[in-house]
Amino acid sequence: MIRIPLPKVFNKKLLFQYLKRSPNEITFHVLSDSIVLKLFPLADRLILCQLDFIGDEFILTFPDTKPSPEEGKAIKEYCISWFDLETDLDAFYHVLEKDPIVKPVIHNHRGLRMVKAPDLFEAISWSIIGQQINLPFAYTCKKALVEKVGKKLLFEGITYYAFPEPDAVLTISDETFRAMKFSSQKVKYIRIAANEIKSGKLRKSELEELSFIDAKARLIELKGIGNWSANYVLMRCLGFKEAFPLEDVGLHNALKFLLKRDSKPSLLEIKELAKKWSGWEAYVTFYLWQSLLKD
DNA sequence: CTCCAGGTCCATA
DNA sequence: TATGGACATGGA
Repeated sequence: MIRIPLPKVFNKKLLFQYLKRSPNEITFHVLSDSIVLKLFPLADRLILCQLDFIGDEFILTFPDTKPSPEEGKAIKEYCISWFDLETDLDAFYHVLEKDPIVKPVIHNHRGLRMVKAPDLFEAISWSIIGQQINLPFAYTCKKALVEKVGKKLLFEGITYYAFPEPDAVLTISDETFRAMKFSSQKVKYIRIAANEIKSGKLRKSELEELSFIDAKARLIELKGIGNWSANYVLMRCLGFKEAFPLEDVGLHNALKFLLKRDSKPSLLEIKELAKKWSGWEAYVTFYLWQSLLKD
């Protein structure tokens, strides 16, 4: 059992609202309003982990295989990153006090922490899958991919899946990808990313060492990764708070609503609005996404 | 049927 | 530097 303290500013209800946003999410299972199950593919074995959010901490237990101390440490670190537990949200709220447009959303979602995708290949793949299609369809595509080549564990009648390694994705044929509704462009892009990561040319640890500008430039070198995808990965995987997926249609729709417009604001206009969010663009974007969810 | 989805690349001017 | 079309499919 591993115990992880939760920060003072933390909203469990909003976290679970986000976690439950798609019935087709397959890389973790929401069991109740305070329990999540996730399968971790560690060096040479799979470990199923149950996360119980209780009071001011959450507790990791392992219903199937017990992790070694090193494995436990890796899982703990993953979870701290997954729920972004180390960010000082008060600093964020202080900066956003100055923006009357977005402030109501920030206020309504107090304690919401960004849900991240700590695995680099998963984050990049998801950004590619999500390009230019609606979110439900994107989840359907991801589910097909993970069920096809993801690692899995059967426990008490339920199959748990982990997002596949680059190697596994590279075994998928064109025909199989087509059957999973991936466009040929996306197949090409995902294979490029898989090869970069597999070969060691692209590493999360190296990207984390770079400045925001350099990390973004490195990601955009990959075919299929444009400004939106690069910023998406910078915010959801690498934790850059200034990352800003300007072209994001969810962001546009949320702003359209907040501004009470009948059409979406222009990119130029959004850039102007975002000047008030300096340093916290990623968090504002995440809160605006959340504001689009229905209860 | 048409338009839009958590975009990106490439050709053209 | 800016704009238009292709890409694939699903849902409103």
